[in-house]
Amino acid sequence: MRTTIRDIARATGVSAMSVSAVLNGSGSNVKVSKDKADEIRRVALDLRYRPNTLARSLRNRRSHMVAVVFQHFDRLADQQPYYPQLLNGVMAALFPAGYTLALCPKLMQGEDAATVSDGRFDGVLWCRPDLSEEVTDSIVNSNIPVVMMHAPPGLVAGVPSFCADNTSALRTAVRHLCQLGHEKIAFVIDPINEHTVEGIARLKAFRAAADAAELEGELIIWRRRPAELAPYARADRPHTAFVCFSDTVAGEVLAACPLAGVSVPDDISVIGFDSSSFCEGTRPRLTSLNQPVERMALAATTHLLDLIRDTSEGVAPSATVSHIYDCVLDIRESTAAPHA
Amino acid sequence: MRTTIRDIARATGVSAMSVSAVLNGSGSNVKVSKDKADEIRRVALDLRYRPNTLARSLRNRRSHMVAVVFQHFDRLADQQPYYPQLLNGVMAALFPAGYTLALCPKLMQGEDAATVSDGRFDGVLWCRPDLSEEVTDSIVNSNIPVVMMHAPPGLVAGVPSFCADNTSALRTAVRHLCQLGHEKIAFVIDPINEHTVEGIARLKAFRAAADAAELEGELIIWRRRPAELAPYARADRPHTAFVCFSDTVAGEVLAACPLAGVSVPDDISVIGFDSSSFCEGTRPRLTSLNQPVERMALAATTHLLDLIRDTSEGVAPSATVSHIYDCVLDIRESTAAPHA
DNA sequence: TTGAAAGCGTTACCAA
DNA sequence: TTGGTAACGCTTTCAA
Repeated sequence: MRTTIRDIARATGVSAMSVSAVLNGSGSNVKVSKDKADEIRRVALDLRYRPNTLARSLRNRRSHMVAVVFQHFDRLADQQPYYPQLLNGVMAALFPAGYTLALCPKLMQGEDAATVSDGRFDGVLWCRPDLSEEVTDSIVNSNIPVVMMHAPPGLVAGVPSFCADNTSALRTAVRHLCQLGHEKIAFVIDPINEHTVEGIARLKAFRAAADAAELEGELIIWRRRPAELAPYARADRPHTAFVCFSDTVAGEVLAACPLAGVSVPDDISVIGFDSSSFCEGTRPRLTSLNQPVERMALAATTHLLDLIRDTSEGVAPSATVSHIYDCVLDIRESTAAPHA
Repeated sequence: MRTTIRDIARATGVSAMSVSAVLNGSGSNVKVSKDKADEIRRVALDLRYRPNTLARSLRNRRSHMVAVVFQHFDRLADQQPYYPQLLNGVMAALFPAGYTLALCPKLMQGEDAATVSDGRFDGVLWCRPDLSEEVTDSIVNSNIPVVMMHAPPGLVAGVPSFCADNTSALRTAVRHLCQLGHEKIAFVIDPINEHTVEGIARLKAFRAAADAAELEGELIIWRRRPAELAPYARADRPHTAFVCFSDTVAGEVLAACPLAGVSVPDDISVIGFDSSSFCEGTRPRLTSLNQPVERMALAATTHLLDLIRDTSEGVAPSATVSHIYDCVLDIRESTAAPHA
């Protein structure tokens, strides 16, 4: 059987609360004499007493746990620096504060977003871009602070979001291609991200940027079939440049090109999104929009901890403020002037 | 205020336990009439009732949480597939079983390994190779199942370990170099891993393998100073091949070589450990010992869940069994016959 | 079929 | 300086 605070109380002939005050007591106004205190500590050590964090959390209404929720939990693909970067930022904020990071399957896979308020978490960092009506509902009605990443600011009322400035990012990318002399460009996205808020936002931003540059912006849904790239090997190719939703998509396209007889950047130019270290390892090295994922995650998590502290101290919640991050274009070798 | 089971009881005019039986009841032998049950469910929905998982865990002595502990939590370097692979394996076992994964700073950074038995976790997967006396003590005396990765089997009594067969792995590496004609070889390790059980085990295995091949096996502590590599550019270089503790160390060496005027594999051959996808991205591509990290993590975590189930069902713990994984050598471009 | 009561292990409040 | 009592929200046992 586990040793409890009462076992120690019995063994030392004092009350449970004296034990609590000595062993775990923080701001308790209870004073225990030095002698008794030492005796209590000695017995606790003897009996290998360990405070039960669960009981304490229940009592204090503070679990010191934060859940992080992202999509595709089932595959932190080792070629995708996104997740390690995200987790690095999160841990850098959480750990010094003594907070434990939780990855909960009910939140990651299911649709059961109401789990956010099941009492286990002091706060939640929501990084899933596939926001359904039901999910936003659960988040708005949760009884704990929630901070989002990647969601367009204001999408969920009262919930701060930390996200990239997609509009300016895609304008930068399109402008770069325009300056190189491209006229036929396309936005490439996978079937899953196509329906996420982030996917929709970037496509919209791409179209706006293409319009502004007076180019026709097409949409390509990338289904991982190299054959789809075959037309780009010919001289009358439908587009001469791809702006991809992510480095991952860009990487897949890059890998498929040789199979379809397409050469980058001679036949087509390719731009990724994230500018992760992955871009240095591809051949050719991938030009990409630099989204500072780690910095964003660190800031978002820090903000979440602030909100948690505020609510526990009864501080009135200040106005919801979102943070939008600029993305510069890291130009590498996958973009060049189009062939005549 | 949160809605509790009692609020619903009051609103529907039944007792708390009927509500519990209807909403969360699993194997309860309590029967509630259809009418009341429907009424209870309706009110629960109305009041946005969410069962408090913390309270339930405390009562049931089951938290459905497993902690994973590894070193260097503070840097899941994005060029190191080890952590993503590990986490993939862990999640693949945990999530279908409805288990939440926890990363706890007290376990990851500190020396406070007694935290394993603080009641929050049903089990712990211990992947930190820096095992002190105190840590093994806390693990042996914990009141929950613990499974280790990377620890030599039998090191901690009663705790199963899932680890690579370092002896045979390093024999394979040394044999490969021997066949290429190398005579002067060294084991390269960083100052941190030098003192971990895994570091010690691999060095020992390297020495044994070198002895068996009648080569002199040296030790090099890699402090990330390219200057240290300068001697290897000359004809009278002290060694002609490095076997590295990890892909990470090998990658750093590979990156430093050009700075010291050393060419791989012309001047020296380099072998890594893990054979992660990282090896495909280096120039030259890195020859490496393939440790199936993800498979190991999946198996270890599955075993941990089995142990948890056993203890909850009062099944007598069967004999502790460890699993040792073979590592094949993936030969790429960083090894070749030594220059005359 | 239903309810009352007793915990799980902790801490806060009030009285001594 | 101390101890008793009552929660936190849930589930299980026993009795009606």
